[in-house]
Amino acid sequence: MDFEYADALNQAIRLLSLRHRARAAALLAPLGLHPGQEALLLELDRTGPRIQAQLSEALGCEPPSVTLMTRKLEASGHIRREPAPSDKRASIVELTDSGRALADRVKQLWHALAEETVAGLPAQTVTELPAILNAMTGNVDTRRPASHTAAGTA
Amino acid sequence: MDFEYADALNQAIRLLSLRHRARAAALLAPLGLHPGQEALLLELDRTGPRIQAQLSEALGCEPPSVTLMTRKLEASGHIRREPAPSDKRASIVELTDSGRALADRVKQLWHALAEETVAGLPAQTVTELPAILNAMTGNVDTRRPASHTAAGTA
DNA sequence: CGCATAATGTTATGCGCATAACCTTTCTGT
DNA sequence: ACAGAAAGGTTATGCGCATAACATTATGCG
Repeated sequence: MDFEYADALNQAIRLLSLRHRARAAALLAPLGLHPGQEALLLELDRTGPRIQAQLSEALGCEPPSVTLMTRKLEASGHIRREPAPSDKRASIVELTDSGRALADRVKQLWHALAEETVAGLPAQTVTELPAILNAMTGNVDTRRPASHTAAGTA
Repeated sequence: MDFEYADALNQAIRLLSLRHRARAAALLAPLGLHPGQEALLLELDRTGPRIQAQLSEALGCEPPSVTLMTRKLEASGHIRREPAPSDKRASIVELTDSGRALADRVKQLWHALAEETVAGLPAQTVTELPAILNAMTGNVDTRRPASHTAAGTA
């Protein structure tokens, strides 16, 4: 691998991050959401009530980030936090009715965003994309250190 | 396309962004750099002195971000800013000797990061990856609205 | 020319995410 | 049973990135 390729790849990942996030921000803004918050809503919608540690794990961000996100979503009435009965340290986070309605709207936007993102790509590429991206994520994941099925050279 | 795929794709992009950036941060930290700054150094290394507007364009971030990045890299002695002779508004940014040396070290890290990222992926996938990622970036790019070769449905 | 408009850059402010330090509660090992 | 370690959560702080508002300089058109 030459440097030119390496640079192109890293740059491409960086730019995709910026643009995809910016596009998501534009789509979410009318709902009063900032990018990142949608992931929390979708996670709660998928799995039901979770404690913050589980959210931190699922969203792939650190506990302090979850604290702030939940606080803001609670302030806007989309989620509710109540103390866990069996563990006085933990707090259970769940969607409110407003939050559930919002999650539905987010799902539509998310669908549109995904289609927009892969527009014009070959069908097979589109099919394989999530696995490819997840493999790359696993390769550079410092939280779950190296748990890929097909380990490489480097 | 069903929602499950859309969610998987968006989530995969989001997670790859977080992890790739985190890994980059870990690699750059010993050099005293934060992620994002390396892009500026590499751009200057590639193309020579640029004014900030050009950097903003090349890095894909907004002018205020460039202002802060250049200020910090100037404070650490890696770049130099001098007024443009032909345009009193613009300031020309260029690498110092220290900056050039740092850029060389960044290049090595960048190479290692790219190899680490695509480890275990099929060779053909690796070859096509940059183009795929760039196509997706173009699809969601709100700055350069829709300039892809193979236009899609959406 | 002179004036409206565009371009360059800066400051102020806000959000997401990170780490570090801290408190409280739970678990574990002896 | 109790001390130490581990886990859950919060606060404080810092960086990258964004937008909005602004000052300065260039430019294009009458």
